[in-house]
Amino acid sequence: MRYGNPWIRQRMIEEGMRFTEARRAILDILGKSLQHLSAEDIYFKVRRINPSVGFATVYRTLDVLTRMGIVQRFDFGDGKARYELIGGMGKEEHHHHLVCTGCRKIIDYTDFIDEEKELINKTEQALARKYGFYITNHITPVQ
Amino acid sequence: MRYGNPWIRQRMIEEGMRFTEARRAILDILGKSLQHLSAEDIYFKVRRINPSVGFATVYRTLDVLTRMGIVQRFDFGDGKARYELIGGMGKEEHHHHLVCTGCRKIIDYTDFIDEEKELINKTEQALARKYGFYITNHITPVQ
DNA sequence: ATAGATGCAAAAATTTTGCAAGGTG
DNA sequence: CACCTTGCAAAATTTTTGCATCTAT
Repeated sequence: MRYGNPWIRQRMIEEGMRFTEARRAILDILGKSLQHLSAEDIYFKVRRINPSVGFATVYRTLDVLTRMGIVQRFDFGDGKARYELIGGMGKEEHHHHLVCTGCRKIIDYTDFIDEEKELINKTEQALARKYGFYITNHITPVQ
Repeated sequence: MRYGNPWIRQRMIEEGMRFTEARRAILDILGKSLQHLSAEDIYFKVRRINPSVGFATVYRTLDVLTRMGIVQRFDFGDGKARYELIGGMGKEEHHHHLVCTGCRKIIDYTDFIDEEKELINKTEQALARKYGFYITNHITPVQ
């Protein structure tokens, strides 16, 4: 069940990028993960697949994927960023994070998600009109 | 209009802490600021008031104030944390941030805030019941 | 007087960058 | 084969820490 996602591969190639082994491995890892992984987490996981991959490649790949809108980067306030495949984790595409300030445990939740989506949509439209922003994403960690 | 806020001072003393010059100066700065300041921003501003204050004190003070629930820490995704006095800036207590991914400009907004507050309250109550979390804060930057 | 706070500089931790070498389309 | 990507190590950034000294209560 590798993430050799042909759609992502195609998009990268169309944009003049290369779908390398390192990138495929990182997408695999993100696709299979049930957690919100830090760059370090991903680095150690990739190394089990391909021990020659370096830290810089992990960061550069995450940056590329984030810019492409395939990966979402989060800051939960502990000094290191976490990454998550958008629409990944076999869950609903839209969810939030509940972060325990004591133990840093993170719970994804989707309670009242429909009501929220409706409100968010209304808000985003209003903001786009009012401030000229095109909304690409939003985050609501509770911390 | 210094922020020698007697209420905060009293709370600190009650909790066995000291309301030092550095802490008062940092509260002043946060209280007067219309922006979301980084530790570095605050450091340079404090230095204009009291040139002997060091970086470590700024970080330690922000940490204390954050733990006390007086200051809110944000990560907007550019690698450095920003700090904001809760209920400060002469604005409504509850607001959100619109962050431009291009230029990093931040706009505070409160559109649909009443509807949102209602939904948030309902959600928080449900989450608290369901997961046993006591909700202390939430953040919704659009990034 | 005394526990808490500070300043300084060093250390830690995370992320970025330069460049020669390698791999992909 | 051209050009994007990688690995490595060094550098840059932000934040934390140790410890002697200072200071608010």
